[in-house]
Parts: sequence; structure tokens; C-alpha cells
Amino acid sequence: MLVDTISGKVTTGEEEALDIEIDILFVWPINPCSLGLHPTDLGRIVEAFYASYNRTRNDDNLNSSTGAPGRRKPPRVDRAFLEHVWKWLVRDPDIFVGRNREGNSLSFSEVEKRNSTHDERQHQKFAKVNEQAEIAYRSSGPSSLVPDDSISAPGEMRNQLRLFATEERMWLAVCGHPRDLTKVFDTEFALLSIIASKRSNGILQGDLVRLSRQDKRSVPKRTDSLRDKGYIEKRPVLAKGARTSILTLKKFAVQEKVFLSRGGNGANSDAIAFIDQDLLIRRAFDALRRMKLMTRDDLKETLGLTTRSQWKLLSRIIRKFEAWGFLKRVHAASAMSSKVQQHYSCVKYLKDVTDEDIKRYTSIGHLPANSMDLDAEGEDDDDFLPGSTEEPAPNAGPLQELGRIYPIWSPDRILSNLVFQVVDSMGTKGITLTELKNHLAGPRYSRPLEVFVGRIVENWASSQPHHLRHLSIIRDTAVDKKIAYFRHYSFRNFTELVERGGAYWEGVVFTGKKDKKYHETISSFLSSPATDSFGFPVSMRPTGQYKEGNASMGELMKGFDPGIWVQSTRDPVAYEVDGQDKISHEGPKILRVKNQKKELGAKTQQQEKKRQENPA
DNA sequence: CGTCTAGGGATTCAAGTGCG
DNA sequence: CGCACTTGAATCCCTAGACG
Repeated sequence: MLVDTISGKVTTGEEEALDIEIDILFVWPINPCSLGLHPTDLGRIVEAFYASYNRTRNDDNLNSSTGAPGRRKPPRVDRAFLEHVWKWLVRDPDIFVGRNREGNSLSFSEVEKRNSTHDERQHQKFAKVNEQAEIAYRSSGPSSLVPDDSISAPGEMRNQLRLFATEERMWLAVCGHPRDLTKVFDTEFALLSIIASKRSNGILQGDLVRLSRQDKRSVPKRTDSLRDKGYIEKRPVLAKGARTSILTLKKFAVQEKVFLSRGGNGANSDAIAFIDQDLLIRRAFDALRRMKLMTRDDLKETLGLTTRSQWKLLSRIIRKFEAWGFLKRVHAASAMSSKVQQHYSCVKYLKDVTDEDIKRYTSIGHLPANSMDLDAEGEDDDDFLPGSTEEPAPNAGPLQELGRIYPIWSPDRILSNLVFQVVDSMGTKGITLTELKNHLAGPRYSRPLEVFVGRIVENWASSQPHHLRHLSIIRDTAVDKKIAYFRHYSFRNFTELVERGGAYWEGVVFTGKKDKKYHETISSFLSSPATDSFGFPVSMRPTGQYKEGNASMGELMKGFDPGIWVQSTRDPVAYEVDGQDKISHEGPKILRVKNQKKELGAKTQQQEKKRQENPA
């Protein structure tokens, strides 16, 4: 919209760039209530825009907005270029130069001349007053399109010509559509305009709270809402040592993201220092997937992590993903020399992470039980810190596994399911009670688990219904150096073991001779249970069902006696029409009316009759 | 271990809306 | 007009994580 009306009026070959430019100018904080934008800042803004021009616009955006193929070379921002921008800017009916458009007819140079009393010191003072005005405007929310003179500014400044944009234009620039409070609430727009003013650098949520002066507990919800509605991009990051988010207007979101930003330097001094954990994990896994086995130093170097806090962060990530089974910390012998048995701390790739896994890590409060567990065991995060020499264990092979078994216990899962998961994952190897304890909840949760497992293995063949037999856990007895101990298997694993001749059913359930009867018993025992198409056993019919489960809704309603329960006006009611049961969702009113005809007292019937005869 | 920051859950309040 | 309900906003209280 903006593009079509304006591009024809610019005579140089740079109209495409200017089309984009005008958007940038409007999202700069100009609004009717503020003191506006000083023309001197125009050059700074245009330059800042072109500094990030290539970062913020990809070819697709360019093509779609201009219809011209290929990437434009950024124009040189000189005096003549600014005059062009100015000429084209002041023609726009939504742009005010001075509160009454008194400067719209002047050229850029003329306006500058008129403002010439305005020296640099005053300019800074002005900027400060303007910022305060901005904050006041944003904290109260945009309320009027009429420029407001209530904000105090030095008289001299008031006489200067400044740029204003209407609120409607700000909406178009920031949201891409006209003002619509059903799409973006006032408070959200206030946040959005601040986020927009930071352009591709984005803004940390904490800074947004401070600038907007909105309640810190409300801002995250609003930014979430803006993200869900597609106006902004919200990246969870670590910044200033805290877990927070970087917010960027969707149209300024950069395509190629970095996981590590060292903050502002040189041309772009407003850039924010942050670490994007999500991307860091992806890059780490990219490297590990490629190399399969990497020393920790190589991994650090590949990722470009240089500070102690960054190494600690990587350590935490490695530990967590090791606990979840995606990688493994190992000591590996040097491949360069077979004589020197030097082992290096390495990370071994096991399997790839999914988005879900990364989300699980980066989301707040990811498995607190596990993190508590890690800390409780007194393991520090210094794996990646220098100076920790790695002594190989005696008789170490080329690859020596490190770490320990991480219990999978979770407060949110049923214990019997966890036990089954561990036992089943061991395959036909089975698992001892001690191993089971270590895998499940750590060695300290000992006696209760022994008792629990003892109960679920006892009478396993008859304690589960046939269709749930595959969830059984079978306890077999093994002997090691004359000492008998228990091994536990899931049903399917034990079945496989029996088929391979490694175990016998009679050892765990059957007694008696292996005659014909024995084989009949075992074949019926091992047969698959009959189930319906939904997997439910066909022979099981719950008892106590009304009409054996074949009643219509009407019959149910009729058969149900509410007794003392008070029905609300919205409860469905049953009634009978021509011997058919019907349901009304219009509430008991219908039922009452129908019953009234039969049951109303004589006096009431008279009144009713009277009322019907004289409706008035 | 204490401090700070971010953020979530629960609750409360005010305004708006639909219905009888 | 009263009532029930919804929605947005504000607030209190609490926890997690980072850091010194």
C-alpha cells in the first residue's frame, strides 16, 4: 500500500530501497503525543537502517515488496539522498512537519536552517525530554491522535520544526494493518512500538518492562500473545546472566540466527549480548553428529565458546543430554600415538535430538527432579574448564566410559510403568534388583523398591488379566559362583529367551511333566487374547450396565431419577412424544410446561386459561 | 548461601456481555 | 435490572536459575 503510492514519486533509481525505508522511519518512535523526531536524526536513522539493511531483508522480502528481482545495492546516504527522502516523506498526509504541517512545504535544508539555533547540547537535552515523553506516552497508552502540548519542553524547542506521524500510520508500520484494538490491545501496542523501534537488534524483555513501565508480571504474557499473533519473534536466551527473551518485530527478524552474540561494538552498538541455548544445542549436536567423537576442547573451539560461564553452560547441556541418553562422556585414547596412553576427555555422539528434547531442556523447570539429582550428587560443572587433567583408569581400553547411570525416576510417572520401562529396556539380558534400583531411583531408594517389585512379580501369571499379560514382569533365578540371585524380564523378552532356549517357562510358572497336557496348557497360556478393533478384550462386559449398555440417550434420561439434585436451566431433559423418547436441550422449562398441563391445580389452570384468552 | 531476575499459579477486581 | 459468566489486568506468593 505504502509502496505503490510512493514509489512513483521518487525519481532516482533508489525507489525500491526507499519503499522499505519509509516503513523503517515510521516504526521509529514518532507519535502525536511525543515531541516528535528532530530532522537532524533523519540522517542517523537512514544510515542505521542501511547498516542493517542486508541483515534484515532477504531476497524474498525484497521481491515481494518491489517486484524487482535481486538484492539492491544500498544507496550512499548523503545530503542529496536525504533531500530525496525528505521530499517524499513530507508529501505523505500522515506525516506532520510541525504540529500544524507548517513545515511540510519546506525542503530538508530549509527546515535545518530554521532549526539552526539548535546546537548539539540542546539536541541531547531534547532527546532526553523526548524519551521521557515517549515513556509517559507508552505507559499511558496511545489515546489521542491530536498532538498533545501538555508535555513540558523548553520554549525554544517548541519553536523547532519536528516530524510527527499519526497514530494510524504507526499502526500500519508496526502491525501492518490499521488500528484494531480487537487484534492488538492498547497495552500490547505500546510494547509493540518499543520492540519495533529497536529494529533487528531486538530488545530484552527486562528492558521492555523498564521502558514500557508496565507491570513486569504482565509483560511476558503480552509478549507471548504478540508472538502467538505473529507480530513478534520471541527467542528464549541467556542474557546478563539471566534466562530471558529477546523480542524482535517479525519484519525485522533476521533469517540467519547466531547462538552467541557478544553485544554491541562498532557500527551496531545497540546489539545485545546473549546466548541462545536452543541454537547452541543444535550447533553442538551438528558438530557431534559429524564427528561422532570430539574432545571437549575441540567442541568448545568449534562452537566458539571462550568464557568460563559459556563452558559451564556447555557442561550443563552435555550432562543433561547424557542423562537423557543422547550422548556420552568418555575418555578416549589418542589416535595419533599408540605408545602414549594419553586419554582425552571426549563427548561421544549417540543419537540425534528432536525439537521436543531441546524444548524440554530450554523450557523453564525442565525436570527439576533430575537437575536436583545431579546437584545432590556433588558433581560440578567443570568438565570443560582448563586444567582438569584426565588420568586414564588402569587397563583402560581405547574408549573408557565415564559418568554414571542416571535414574529415570520422575514424580509425574507411575512407579509400575517406570519399573516396566527399565526392565523391558534390558532385553533378554534381564536386570538384577540392584541394577534396577540404580536405573530407577538411585541406590538409596532400596527397600521400598524391593518390596514393590516383589509384589508385582508374585503370581505374575495370574495377577494380570490375559490382555495385559505383556506388561508382566517375570522374576527368574540365576546362579553366579554358586550364589543365586534374581533376574527380571518383561514378558516379551522372557518369551524370546525361552524360544532361544535360554530359559524355561516351568522355571517361572509351570510345574509338571512335559507331556501333551503341558503343551496344551502352555499354548493356551501364550495365546494372544481376543480383542475387539479397539484393543479391548471381547469377553469382558462390565456388570451393572443399564439395559446391558444398549440404551438410547432418551432412555437413559428417562431412567435416571435426579432425586434431590437440583437441575439447572441448561440441563437436558427427557420427554415423550408419540411413545418416542426425546431429549430437549432447552432446559427443564419444556418439561415443566408439559407436566403443568397435567398437574396444575384448578386455580392455576383458571389463571392460565385466562392468560391465554387475554394475552395483553 | 544470599541476592537478583524471570516467570508461573492462584486470586481478585473491574468491565463487558448475554439471558431471563 | 439482577445474575452468571467471560475476559483482561493487576497483584501476591512462590520457585528456578544465574552469579558472586
